[in-house]
Amino acid sequence: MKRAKVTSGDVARLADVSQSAVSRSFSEDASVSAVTRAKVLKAARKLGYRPNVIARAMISGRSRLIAVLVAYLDNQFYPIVIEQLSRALQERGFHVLLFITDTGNQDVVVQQMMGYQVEGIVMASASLSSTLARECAQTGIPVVLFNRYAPSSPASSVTSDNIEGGRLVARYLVDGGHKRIAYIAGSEDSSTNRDREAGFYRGLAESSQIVWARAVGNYSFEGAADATRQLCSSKIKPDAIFVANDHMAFSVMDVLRIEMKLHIPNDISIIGYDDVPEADWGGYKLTTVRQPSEAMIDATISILMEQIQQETVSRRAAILPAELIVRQSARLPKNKS
Amino acid sequence: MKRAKVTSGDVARLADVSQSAVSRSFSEDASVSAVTRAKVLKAARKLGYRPNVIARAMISGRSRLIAVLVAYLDNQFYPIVIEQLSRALQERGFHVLLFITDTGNQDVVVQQMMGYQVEGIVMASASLSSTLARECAQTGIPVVLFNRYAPSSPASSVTSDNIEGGRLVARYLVDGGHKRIAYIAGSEDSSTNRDREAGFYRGLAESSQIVWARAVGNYSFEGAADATRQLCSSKIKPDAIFVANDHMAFSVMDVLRIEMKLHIPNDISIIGYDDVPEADWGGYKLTTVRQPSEAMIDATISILMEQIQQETVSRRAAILPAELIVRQSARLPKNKS
DNA sequence: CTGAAAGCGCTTACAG
DNA sequence: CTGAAAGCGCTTACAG
Repeated sequence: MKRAKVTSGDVARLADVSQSAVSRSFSEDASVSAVTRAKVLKAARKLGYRPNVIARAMISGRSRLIAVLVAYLDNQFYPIVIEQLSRALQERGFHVLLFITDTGNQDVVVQQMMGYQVEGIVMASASLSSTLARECAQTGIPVVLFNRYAPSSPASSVTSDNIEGGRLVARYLVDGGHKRIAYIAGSEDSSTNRDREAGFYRGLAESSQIVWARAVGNYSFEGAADATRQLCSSKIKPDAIFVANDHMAFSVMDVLRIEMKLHIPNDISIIGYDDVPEADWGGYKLTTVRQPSEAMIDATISILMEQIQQETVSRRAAILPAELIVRQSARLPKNKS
Repeated sequence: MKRAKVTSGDVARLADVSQSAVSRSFSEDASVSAVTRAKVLKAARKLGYRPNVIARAMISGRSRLIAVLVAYLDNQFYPIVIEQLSRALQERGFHVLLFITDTGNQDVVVQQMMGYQVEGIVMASASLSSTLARECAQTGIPVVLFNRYAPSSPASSVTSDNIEGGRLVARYLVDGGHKRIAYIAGSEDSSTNRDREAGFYRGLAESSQIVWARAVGNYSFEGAADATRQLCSSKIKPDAIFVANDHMAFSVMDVLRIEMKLHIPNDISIIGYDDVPEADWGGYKLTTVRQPSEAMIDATISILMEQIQQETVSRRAAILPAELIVRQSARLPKNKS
């Protein structure tokens, strides 16, 4: 079948009113009489008319589009964020324009976003280059870096308290009597990794311990497996590993249990970060630090909405409290046993 | 900072050419001299100009937007589909407008999509009402139902061969010597469930067996747990369960192992459907039927692209082959042991 | 190759 | 409350 668009002009003709009247009838707070509106709505229904949002966007300069950029969705944390974010945005009359991209060509992607006249940008992966961030700011488009930040950038950010989260883990592990505590890092250039690691080391230092070993998993499943093999290659192995996120922690647990025939937590304790749904699954029961995704979404929405309304952009940084969720992958603190 | 839009007029002034020339310089196959284009591009860069896609969409009638609708993202199958679909679409110059909605208000959502002048719709959840599907067809917007279908609808569909998949499972379980084979259904009104179940029963019948017990999990984690408890409430339990998707199968395995202290696959075999990444995780090693997500995406893209290009919509139904992936949650067929 | 002009489908002052 | 008209930022015949 061929395309057959019906416009406000068609409706106006059928309802015998002006095109302006049709437009007004579809706007909440426009001055139209009930009679006119009824006539218009009836005609519109008959013709299957629906205002063209694209045209509205052009004239009003409000696309009601929010761009969301993610690098990959295999870490369940992100799908959940996208779902919650979309719902929240939809409730407010906005819609999500989704971009998937590995770090690298994000400059191109941000250009595309701006081409679509998006009213806001959420970067849930890969920090924005500062040049780009500045350009967005100049154009008046609020940008929020989700689960990451860049101090020198004009972009806002929303994170959990990764430093405190890392510290919590260190204390819990020390309290559990662990002596050879290792760390498996995520991507070393990510702010989440930097902060979790820094907080972790600080927590260890507070009990006069230092990290016993360290390997890099780059936030990938395979990277984490390799890191685990590396940490456990010699006779004497760590008795606890803090893994920079849950996604890697599952891989670590698999290698430990299947390849090394180790028992968790008796032989070795594992703690992750994020608290994705799988962390609560029976196959893992992972002790982890919960990122308050709902609070993070709320903060994101409020930064976006505020700056869109005010038509000004400024840098804001929201840091939400993280919480240790105790399950069964790490030995309990001594005083509890 | 305040918004400061730069338009093709601004660029034209700086480059000392007409506004048309600017427009042409940004179009692949327009007739502009190299000199003019160079002047324009230089001026554009200087001003930070980027063509307004919204305006282009309006004039050309091509928004380059594809709406994707999903109900929820907790079943990993969907995030992966969204990721692959987005990448494929981006490569072709299209972008994804994401809608999350539970069944119910999808009519409103589809209206919104059409308001955005999307060029195609992918429904990866909840079948479209036939009224709505017809309306889309009339407007010339191709709709593809992803991982579901509706025979009476003008919408296209892309699925795996769920009937054959179900049959495969039945044969494997029968060959494994199971005698009390149960089924945990997904949503009973979904085409995937209907087909998997029908194929499963057919497969059993081919070996003169019938399903020993059946419960409904509604494709949810909790629903599956309840269904499992129900199936295993009496002394004599099933010796195999085919679970309508992986997401539920993980929950089933958890209940079986933790609550019932059963050993998988020695005491009971479990087979799922989808082959999401978690199925290969050490904590589950789930034997399952793989849905060929890439082939399904390819089919979706080609249906969409073809119909967008031809500006006609017709109903197409792609059914891709499913494959049994043998891991460790089900006893191997007898002849192998 | 180039520019002037029409027009995509709306919203929104501006008069009445 | 209502209609005529301007204009959002582009693309695209139409002449030259």
